[in-house]
Amino acid sequence: MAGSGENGRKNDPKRTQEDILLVATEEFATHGLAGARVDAIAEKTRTSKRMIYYYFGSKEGLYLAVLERSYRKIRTLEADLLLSNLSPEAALRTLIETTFDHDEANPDFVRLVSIENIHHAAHMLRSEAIRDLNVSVIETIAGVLDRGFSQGVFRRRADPIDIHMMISAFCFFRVSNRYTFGTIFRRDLSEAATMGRHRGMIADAVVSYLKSDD
Amino acid sequence: MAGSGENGRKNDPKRTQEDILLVATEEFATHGLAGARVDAIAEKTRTSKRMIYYYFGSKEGLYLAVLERSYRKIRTLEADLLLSNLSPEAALRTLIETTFDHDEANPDFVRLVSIENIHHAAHMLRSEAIRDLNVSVIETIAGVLDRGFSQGVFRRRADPIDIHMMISAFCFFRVSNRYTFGTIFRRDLSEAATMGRHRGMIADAVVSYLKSDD
DNA sequence: CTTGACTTTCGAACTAGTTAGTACATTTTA
DNA sequence: TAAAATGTACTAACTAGTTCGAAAGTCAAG
Repeated sequence: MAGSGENGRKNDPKRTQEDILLVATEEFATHGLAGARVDAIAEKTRTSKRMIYYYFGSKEGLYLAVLERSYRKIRTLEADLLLSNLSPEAALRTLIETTFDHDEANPDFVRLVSIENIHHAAHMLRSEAIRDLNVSVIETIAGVLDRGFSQGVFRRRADPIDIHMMISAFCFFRVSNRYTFGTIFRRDLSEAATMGRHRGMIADAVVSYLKSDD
Repeated sequence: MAGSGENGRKNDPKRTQEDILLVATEEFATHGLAGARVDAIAEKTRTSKRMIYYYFGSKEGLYLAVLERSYRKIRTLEADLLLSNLSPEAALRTLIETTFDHDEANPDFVRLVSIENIHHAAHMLRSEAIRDLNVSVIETIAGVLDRGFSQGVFRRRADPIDIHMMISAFCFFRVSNRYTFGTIFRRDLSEAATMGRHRGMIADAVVSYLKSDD
């Protein structure tokens, strides 16, 4: 019958695995770990369930691979932002906007993290790859804060991890809680105007917090 | 009707339902909608699975009842805070601290909301009870902002829903992302010292944001 | 180019355990 | 008596993971 034409099969293990991971990412992000169906993932793949178990061993193994891949992707994108030649305030704003844009562009990642939290980060704990991560962000923030403080732009001595949390919280929440928040307040958080306002808002808030002292 | 203190006979529908809801809340919060097991809930109850279906019809029905109950509980606790005789700044700080304490004290609620977001708030949409909620908070915030602005304490004209989101984001994130954040940064967000610092931090951030204008 | 060991892929039926939901009988209450 | 509440045992469907048996691609050495 149909479409796939000849059975011109090529062995491309990398592509097969990537294909599975891509489909699985969406499935897990949409349905959660328990809610996702291996059969459903297999069907949407260009390969079969057999292959999923061939490469990933189990549903949990697949989930963990999905999680690791998502984090690895960030680490790559979280490029060295060349903040050192910017003023402390400009550097901070750039950093914040980058976080904002990242979360906005990667709702699947945000949801995977939410799911992982529901499971008490149990899988993340087992993955060494993920644990030693994000440390670089903290060092970057620490540097910017120090610079700002010694220049007298920032009057408040703040903990870099706290600042990172404040930024993450805002950016993450907008995406993770988009649906309940949108339902209750009848406001579409993914709308361009709202998004732009929020993007500036979190930056203004953090900056004014660091500049103030009371 | 009446007294709960009676020599309760075996039939006590209210208590049975409440018992089921209590157990189910924890189970759903811990395992998610798909991950929760009706049999597991039944076992932890002083009644049986039969009763779950008798009162709630289905697993989803039970989940929805749990969700509604959680929201109703907040509305009750979210008492009129008597903010009108406080200065705008003090009123805002009180409001923020109340939100902070609420989320901190109700991790199950926070997780249910997270779960509901994973499901695109589909159940919440079907529940009229939940939708027309939280409007009062916005009105409260709007009042405080207006007062502060006209008194010249707040120099920035901000949208009350945006401000509510900023507060919610911070308070919610600390609880919802406690595990992944804690794992990555090796920091226990439920520790007393950290908690106290964050409690003041979000208040300072919002206040300084409203006082600034650049 | 050929050979042969090894890896990758296909597929589809099968199973063993689980799980949401039910039938039916029984007890309690009004 | 009727209606509401409860207990026990069941089932029909689902689902993660397997089994068996291939066939086709890859790669290095001869």
